[in-house]
Amino acid sequence: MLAESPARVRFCPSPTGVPHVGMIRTALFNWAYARHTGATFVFRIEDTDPARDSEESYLQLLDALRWLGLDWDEGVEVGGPYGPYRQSERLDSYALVARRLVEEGFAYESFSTPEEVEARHLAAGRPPKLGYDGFDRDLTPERREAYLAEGRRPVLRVRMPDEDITFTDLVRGEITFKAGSVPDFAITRAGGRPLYTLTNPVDDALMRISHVLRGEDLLSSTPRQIVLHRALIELGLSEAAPAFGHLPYVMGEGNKKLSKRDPESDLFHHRVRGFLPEGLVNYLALLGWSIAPDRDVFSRAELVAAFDIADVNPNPARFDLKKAEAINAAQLRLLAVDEFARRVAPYLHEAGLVSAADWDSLAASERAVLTAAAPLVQPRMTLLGEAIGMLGFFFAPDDAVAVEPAALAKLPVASGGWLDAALGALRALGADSWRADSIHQTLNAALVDGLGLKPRDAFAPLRVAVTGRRVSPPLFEAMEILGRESSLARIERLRRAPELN
RNA sequence: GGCUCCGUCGUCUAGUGGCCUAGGACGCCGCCCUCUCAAGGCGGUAGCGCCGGUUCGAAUCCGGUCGGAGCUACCA
Repeated sequence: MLAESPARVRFCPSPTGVPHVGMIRTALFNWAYARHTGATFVFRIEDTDPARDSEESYLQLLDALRWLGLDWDEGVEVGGPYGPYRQSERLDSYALVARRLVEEGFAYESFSTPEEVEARHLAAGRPPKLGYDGFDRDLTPERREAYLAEGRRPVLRVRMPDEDITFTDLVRGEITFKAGSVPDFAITRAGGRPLYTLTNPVDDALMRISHVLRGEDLLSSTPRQIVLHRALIELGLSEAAPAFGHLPYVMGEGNKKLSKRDPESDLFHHRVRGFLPEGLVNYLALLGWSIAPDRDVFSRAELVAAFDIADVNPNPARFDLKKAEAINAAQLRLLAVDEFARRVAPYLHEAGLVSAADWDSLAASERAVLTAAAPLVQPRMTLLGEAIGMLGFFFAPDDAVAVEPAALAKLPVASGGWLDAALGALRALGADSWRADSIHQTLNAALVDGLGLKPRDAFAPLRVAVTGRRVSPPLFEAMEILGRESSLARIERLRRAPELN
């Protein structure tokens, strides 16, 4: 009986383009699996295509995982016993493995061009798109010399056995690929540069990866990798092939995979709008998995405690922004109010409303306003970015509060008189009585009781005056936070507006 | 075309033969609360793709069918 070796999983993206939510969901499930089972989480970078890989993209990957709190035990930046963890730094290993594979007959040189393969299919009366036909499997030394003399440079191909290949997928159960349905596949380019088909399984073997959890798009490459793993075991380079589990697609609009062109696929797009890492992690976890029959808001810790790869649902899941936002809103409300205030600061700073993004660098007065206003807006926000519109009026000078034209236009003609009445009553209220409850009472007495107005009518012009908007945090509390002088100045300002005269 | 995967409300899902006249959530609609908007409370809307079979009994098992998706590169 083999000794039980520790489980190891990995996340191994190629650094091409901005982090995609589907890719991040894969990272999340690997991480959750590792944290739940105690497995080691390895972060490897598959940068074997210089034409597409970029350092910027690599940095974004690090940023994305760190932002979401998906920490890794081994890999880029942190190192580990199986490094280096960037494939561009492991080229020697692949060359060595490729040579051994050829020496032992698991792989062979192939000189055929795609055009020649297709021509042979046609000549034999087969459909042209069958893939490589195995023509070079048993080349004579003379033929090989002749090709080389022509200047042709071979790719290396793995010899696929003529037998069914079966494995038990961790999320889908037993899957069998029929014998003959997978052609001999290339593992290097002409000239020897290794391809993903070689580097991915070789590194999984060399890094002792025990469980490969990846997207469904790689399901059909599994039989090739299993064959390669068997060869690596024969070569003494690997102890066992990993178990595979294929996670469902993340779909976009219509019935297609969420594409890179779709703005919703861009992880950072969501961050800019004000998604919480907690919200995104929570929502992404729901794409193909559920924590309980009657729950869908949960913490990272609860995810880790409950996650089981066997519970993952194999159907493709659609990325639903509305639902994602609802989950984010719920997570937003779960934040302690002071934490919420801290999270909001960078967004206000980005919009030029406050002096710093970092809470401790904020002016004391800014912190005071935010502290007071946070509980007012926390339950009425979905995304942190909404704080800009929700709180902006607190930080604008009294004579520069942006008034929504639509809000102004909606006010009844009689609003001017109501403002006069409000002003009269409010001026009588001393600064030491300037509290939300007394402001409310005073205004009620003057407008609702005094003028017989309906509350919603009475307070609309005041809301526009003070906040500039039709929708705002609660009016009286806002006036208290803003203070007597600012509140009165803003009401007087709106009173002078041409629209009300 | 070939190979492979998938098929429960519009969407994400629960459901592993009786607890299902199918549960939750998002969305949508209505009501309540209310200074606006939210939040919150209450209620409503809507689904097992289809056809056979197994069984006393099927969303659950089997076969077929239809539909959708992915792969079929010297990209990853």
